[in-house]
Formats: sequence, structure tokens, C-alpha cells
Amino acid sequence: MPARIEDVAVAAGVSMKTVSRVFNSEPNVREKTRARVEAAAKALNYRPNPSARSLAGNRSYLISLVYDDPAAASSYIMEIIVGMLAACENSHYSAMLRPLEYSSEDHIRAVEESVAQYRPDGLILVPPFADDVRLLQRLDELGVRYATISAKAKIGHERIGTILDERKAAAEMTAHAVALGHRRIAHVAGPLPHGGSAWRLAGYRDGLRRAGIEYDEELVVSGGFSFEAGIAGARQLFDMKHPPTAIFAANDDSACGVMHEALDRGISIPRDLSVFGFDDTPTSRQVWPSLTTVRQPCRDMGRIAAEQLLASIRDPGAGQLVRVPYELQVRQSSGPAPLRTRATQR
Amino acid sequence: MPARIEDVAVAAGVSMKTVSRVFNSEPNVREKTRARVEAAAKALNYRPNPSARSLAGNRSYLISLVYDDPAAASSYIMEIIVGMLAACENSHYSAMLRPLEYSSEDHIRAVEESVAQYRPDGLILVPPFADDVRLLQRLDELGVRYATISAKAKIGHERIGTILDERKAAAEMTAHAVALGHRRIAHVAGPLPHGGSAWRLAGYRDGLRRAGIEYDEELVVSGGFSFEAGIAGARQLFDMKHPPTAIFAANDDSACGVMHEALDRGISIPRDLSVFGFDDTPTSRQVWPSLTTVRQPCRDMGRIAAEQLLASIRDPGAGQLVRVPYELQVRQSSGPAPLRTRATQR
DNA sequence: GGGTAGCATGACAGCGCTATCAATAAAGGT
DNA sequence: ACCTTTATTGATAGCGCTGTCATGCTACCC
Repeated sequence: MPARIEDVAVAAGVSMKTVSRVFNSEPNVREKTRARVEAAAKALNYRPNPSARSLAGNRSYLISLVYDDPAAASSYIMEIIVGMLAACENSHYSAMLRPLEYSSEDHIRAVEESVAQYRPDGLILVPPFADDVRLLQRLDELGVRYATISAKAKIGHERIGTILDERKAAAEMTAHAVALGHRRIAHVAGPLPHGGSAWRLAGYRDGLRRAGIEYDEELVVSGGFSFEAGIAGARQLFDMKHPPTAIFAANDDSACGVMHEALDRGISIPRDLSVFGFDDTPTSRQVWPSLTTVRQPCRDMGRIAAEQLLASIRDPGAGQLVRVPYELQVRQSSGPAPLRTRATQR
Repeated sequence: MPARIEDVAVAAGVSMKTVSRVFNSEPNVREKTRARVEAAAKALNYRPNPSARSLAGNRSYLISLVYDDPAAASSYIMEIIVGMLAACENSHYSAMLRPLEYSSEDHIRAVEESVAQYRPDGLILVPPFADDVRLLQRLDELGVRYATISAKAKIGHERIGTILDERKAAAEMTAHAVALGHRRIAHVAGPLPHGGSAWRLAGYRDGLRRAGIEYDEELVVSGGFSFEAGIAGARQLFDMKHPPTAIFAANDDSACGVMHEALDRGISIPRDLSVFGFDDTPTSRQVWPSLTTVRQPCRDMGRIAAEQLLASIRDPGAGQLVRVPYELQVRQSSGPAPLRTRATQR
């Protein structure tokens, strides 16, 4: 049977409450007393019982990560989880994963249900949940604290979480393509509920505009952030009379689909076609040719979002929206535009 | 303030204990009473408080997944997590992730520490933890229940968890290479602490033996289950005087490394070289050419391991070792051996 | 030196549930 | 009808901690 707080109190010759103070880093404990308690706790190998702590303290010491179920196995989520776990570890909090179906009509109810059942002290929301204004309003009503990652939508108050200037990143990536001589640059867009899709598309358009290239609706095909969507988008683009010389996909998975279809058709990358992605997933490094993409510091994003959430749980009013940096990763999949095309298209 | 069990009891006109019985599916509750309680609970939107439940019941309703930290973001783990979550959902259990450093000398202490702190009702161990006999012995001593996934090592009693005949799968994959006409088949092995590495190597040798091909030590290079290890292994093999016409890597990540290095050198796959992997990760489908590999039902494995663990928590004595099927996924990376070589090597 | 903060500590109730065991109701056997 | 057995229900005592509030102690002020 593990030691209880009372055992430690007796061993240290103090009251339970003092032991509790020491373990919760509360003020007003003499240094000498603290040391005595810590020694006793160590000798007895004492660990506070989390359930008792939660019950008495009316807190769960738990935060939930809410994400879209089909994306459950994506490395984007995985990295966020790793960062979140690191932050929890440091604060004696636990992390709970809540893959929910976003497509279902009842995803707001599903989140409410999850909160009611597990009573986390806060939520971390990633897109598309982070962009669902109705959901956020409901959480505000219920007094549930939350942090968001890469949310686009506006809400009535200051946000907590992380943000990355995806629009600027996409514009920069597009500018990079232009600098390589490409003029016909296509975009495989992401799904609509994700704010990120709109940002990236907007950035693509910014990049074109700044280069003085007219936006051509025909060159934007809708995707779905998936490998299959990338293949479908690529097929549409390759079957055009004047196919693009560069394709910027809204994320790495769909970029991989584009590359796969290109290589299946004998299109050489980057000689005949340059491909650009977004996210810098592990896969993007492992495909051949390795993918030029935008790195998002997902692990840091998970960690920071959790840290800010925990700060705001400890002290309502604390916790901010932290801007994290992106980074262009130029790898093998991008290169100079084919000469012939460049001449033709100018 | 959420409803408490007492509120439900009053509303249903029964005692708290009866409500408790209903919510824990205990026997000896009249059908009519059960219905009344359920109606009252629904009307009050009652959810049992998990902390109170744990404290009073002396159980945490929590199982931990223990895995190697650097592999934290691997899709193998991710899939296992998804399966585990599904099983937990159904049993009103929670899942906790415990990425620990296996390489550290103190990984046994780290596991003990984790158990002491969070008090899970059981653990799910994946390799290399699942293969660490000293760890398992210690857990047995401490009376901690656990299930293992793909463990190779023998222990003194019946195991609980899942197992897959990786040796047979590797032999079959090797036989497939032989059937395609390959004679010089190399193997990029995995790291030693993983029982899986030894199994797969043994299967590779089985496959060769059955085909009457002499085992050539030179054709086995040590890897580490990583993309980089695959590249390093491939370099070693390609620089040989008589390079192999087929390379069987111990997992998909290293197989991707092999393919990447081959394509960088202008070696055509599968025309000049066939590549085989193991695991069927999402990446294996997305690389070009798509990878011929062995599918492991990781998601099912996670689910089944959790189910068996939960069964054994409910009823010590229950819970078994479930054999799960593998499946060869023949895709683009494998093809007939080059004619010239086939003739030479016969 | 008396008063008054403020720091340090303790006593004790109670968080919401389950376990135990007693009490009652229903069922069955003679 | 009575007794025994079994099914169903309830009263109550904690589980191990934290919150509240009371109390003792120290230091410092004029």
C-alpha cells in the first residue's frame, strides 16, 4: 500500500495541511519545515493520489486535445501531442486525447459531452475545431477554458494559443516558385472548414499578385488535405492543355499525391515540374525527390498551446496568443522552370 | 454545478448505492428500478465524477501505453494509440501516453515511477519495452498488470496482448522476392533490442534456406529502423562489387531510405532493384514507387491489446495472447529480377 | 512594552463516489 | 403457513486529499 499524506505528516511531525502546502508549492512554509517534509516524503516514497487531489481540489489536472478523428493518425497531430505531453509533464498535468468526428452534425454536442464526462480543466483545439465559432461561443458560455492552434476565425475576446502566419508563408513559397522562373503555378487547395486552407490560398494569391501574375481560377483545384485528393488534383491539372510547371499543394500529404501522379506519368521532378508542400511532415523528407515545403514547428505549437492553457487555468487572465515562426525548407522537389515553357509563358 | 449521484438517487426515489449499481452494471437490480434510475440520470444529465469513482473504488480507470520516446511520432505508435483509444472509449476507461526513454539506463525505474505517480490499472507495452524481461519481472513482482504487443521474449507465465508471426511474414516476403527471380537478396536489419528485428532477420534466413539460397553474411547490413539507417545500409550495399537485386528492409522507414538512396543514384525501381519493407505505414503508400511491404494491423493490435488488458483487470485470469494476421502488400517497388543478373547469379 | 500586523501551522469538514454489511422483499420448498 | 434461500435495496463509513478558518508565533512599530 502506498504512503498517504498522513503518513508523511506523522513522519515529518507536521499536519497534513503542511505536507499539502509543500507538495503544491504554496507559500508560507518555513524552509526548514519544507525540507523536513520533503525528506519524509522521499523516505516513504510518497506520491500524492491524483484522484483524491482532484476530488478535494475540484480540478481534474487534465487537459484534452480535441482533433478531427480521420486525421487521428496524421503526423501533424502526433507532433502536437508530443509537445503537449512535454508541457503537461512539467506541470503535473495529464493529457487526454479526444479524436471526435468533425463532419458529424453534432460535434458541438460531442465536445460538450466529452467535457461533461471527463471534466478536463481545459481544452486544446486544432483546426477545424479551432475555427468553429459556434463551438467556441458555446465553450465560452459554459466557462470552459481553451487554447487554439492555428485558428483563423475571430472571436469576441483575446485568444490563447499559437498562431503562425500561414498566409505570409504561402506567399513566400509562391514567391520562391516565381523566383525559379515559374509563371504557371497551380494550387491544390485544402478543405473549406479548415481556416488554414483559406489562408494558404490567400497567400498563394498574394504571391502571384506581387509577381504581377494574373490569378487564373482554372489553376486552383480543390483538394482535401489528403494524398488521394492530391492525386485527383494533379490529374485535373496534368490533363489541361497548358499544364502548370509548378504545383503548390496546401499540405504535404496532397503534395505527395501530386508527386506520385507526376512520377507515374513519367513527369520528371523537378526538371519538368516543381512541387511545393506545406507542413514539413516526416514523410515529406522521405519521399523522393524530397519535398520543398514550409516547416511548421508543430511540436513547439503543441507545447506552447498547452503552456498557455495551463497558465490561464492557474490564473485566469494569464495566457496569450503566441506567434510561432515558419521556415521554408527548400529540398529536391523544386527547381528552375523548364526553359521552353518559361519562354512561352512570358 | 453538475448533478451528483445523490441528486439522482433522490430523483429516482432510491439509495445512492442503487444508482451506483446501475452505472456500474452490477447485478441484482430490478429492471423497473434500473429504468427509473436511468430516466432520472438522463433528466439531470448526470455523469459520474471520475475522480470520486477512482478514489472510492481504488481504481484509476486508466491504462498507460509505454513506448520509446524517440519513436514518439511514428505512425506505428499513432495507429496503436487510435486502436487503444477505441477500446477505452467502450469501457469508460482513459488512455494515458507514456513516452519514455528506453536507452536510458533507468528505464525500469522510469516505468515504476510512472506507475507510482499515475496509478494506472494496467500497462500496454510495445517493443522494446515488451521485450525487456527484467522489466516484466519487476512488474510481475509489483503486481502491475500489463499487456504486450509483438513481444518476442519468453516469460514465466501466459502472456496477454497481441502477437504476429513476423518471422513467417518475413519468410513469405523473402519467398516472394525469390519467386520474382531474385537470388541476391539483401537485408537491412533493425536494432537489436527490438525482438522484431531478430524475428524478421530469422524469417529472411528461413526464406533463403527454403529457396536453397546460401545465406551470405555480407548481404545483411545493420540498420536502426530509421530512414537514415536505410540510407546508410543502402550505400553499403550499392558500393559492393556485386550489389543485390533486391533489398528487404526490416521496416518501412528504412525501406524508404533505401529507395531514396537508390533513386538518388539513378537506380530504377523496380527495374534494376526491388525493395521490400515491413509495417505498411501510411508513408509506404505515398512514396514513389509505392512500397511492397507486410501489413500489420496496428490499429487492431492496439485495440485488442487494450481489450485483453481490460478483461484481465476486470477478471484476473481472463485476457489472452491474440494472434493477429499479417498480409503481404505487393505494390510498385518490387518486380522481376533484372534478366542479366538472374542469369549470372543462377 | 503593548499593540498589530503578517507569517506559519493545524484541526476538521467534506469533495462524490464505492464497499461493506445489514435489512428487507420475493421466491421456493415442505 | 412457516422456514429457508436468494434477490434487491439501503445506511453508513470511509477513500486521500484540499479548502476554510482558527490559532499560535514572530517581528516590528511607535
